[in-house]
Amino acid sequence: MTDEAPLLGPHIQQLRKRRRLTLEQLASLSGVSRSMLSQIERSQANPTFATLWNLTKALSVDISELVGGRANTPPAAPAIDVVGGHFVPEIRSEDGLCTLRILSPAQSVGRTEWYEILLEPNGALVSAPHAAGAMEHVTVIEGELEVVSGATVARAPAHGVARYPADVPHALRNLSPGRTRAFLVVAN
Amino acid sequence: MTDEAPLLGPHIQQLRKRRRLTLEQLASLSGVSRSMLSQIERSQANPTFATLWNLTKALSVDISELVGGRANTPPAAPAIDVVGGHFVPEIRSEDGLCTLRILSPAQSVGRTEWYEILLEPNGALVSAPHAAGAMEHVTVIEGELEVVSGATVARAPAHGVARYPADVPHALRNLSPGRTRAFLVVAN
DNA sequence: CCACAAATTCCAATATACAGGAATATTCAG
DNA sequence: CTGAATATTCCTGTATATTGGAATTTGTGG
Repeated sequence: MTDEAPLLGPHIQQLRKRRRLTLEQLASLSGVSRSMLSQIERSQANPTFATLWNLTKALSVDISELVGGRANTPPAAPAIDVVGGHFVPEIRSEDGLCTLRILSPAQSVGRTEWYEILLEPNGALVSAPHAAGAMEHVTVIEGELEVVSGATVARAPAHGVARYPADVPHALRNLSPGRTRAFLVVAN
Repeated sequence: MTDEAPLLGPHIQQLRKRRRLTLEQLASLSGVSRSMLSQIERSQANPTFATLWNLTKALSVDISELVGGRANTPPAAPAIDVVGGHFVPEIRSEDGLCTLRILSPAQSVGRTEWYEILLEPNGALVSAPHAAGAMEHVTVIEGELEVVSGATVARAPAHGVARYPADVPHALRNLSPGRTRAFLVVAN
């Protein structure tokens, strides 16, 4: 088996710098020496699994993500793409009590997506299970929500955040006498 | 960081036997010695990443599956995690004109993260470049924003969405005479 | 049961992972 | 610009990952 293992070093260094950590700080967090970290980042050493594991914990990254080595997706033109409020795509429920404004770009479909949800009194957003492992994170901008995930029910207050598995039947219901507005992130 | 790395040995042996391979055969397929394989399976050695990589290739298994990150039954508790508004972590600028509320969970650090931004009049959020390819998506809940990305400047109106590269110096400034409130998604 | 082949583990030598101190490079403030 | 502080790399010694041959264990057929 002559398949070359992917280079971890550059990615580890990127993660470290993004978190504004020095080698010393990461060494302290991970229990791996500064020297070793430096060698790993420059691909001058081949870390053992235990060392790698400690690094993933300290950097809060999955080992598969580390191995996957984010491809440097070249960004498009350095432009700012602005969409006015009335051009943001909306989905409205048949009873008109629930409006979904799609905030994430088209290319986000199937990955992390985000929406603004507007629920009139008695309005609800009821969803079938998403893919295995999917999680939803809802932030209440105004009003109050009842959150249903599988057989579990909870209340999310104004300005609060709720996180729940979305790979089971789930729903958001307006508990407020007025309109409830929330920000929903769907992470797959 | 004293978190024990998961035991790989028993799982590797299970995979080998399931494929009806002897240590000799797997050694031949993977380029790892019989002795080493034996030691790894009995958790008597801590393999380097390169060795582990060769093993995953020979056994046709993802490293994450081997680690057992997701292969096992997911956490059974389909709990809804609710955080009240006053428990959401906040970062405030020194001048007090900008507040960042961290909405995404801790494990999202380094991946897609999301925040609520509160800018008082004349308040601004100024950021150094993130990793290559990083994009930001801001949705204006109320007020109005000036968006700066590199040398490009644009206005994001109320209820509008702006998307821009965040791998260059970038900033958000409040253009409203009152408070501006927005959601920011940082996608890496 | 025994004999033999196959499979696994033990053993010792070599290469390298790894740590911590020292040297060097980089950054920052005046 | 300079000097000091900080961050990273170099260096060396120790521990262990790794190999291939030898010894031991296991499995199978007669």
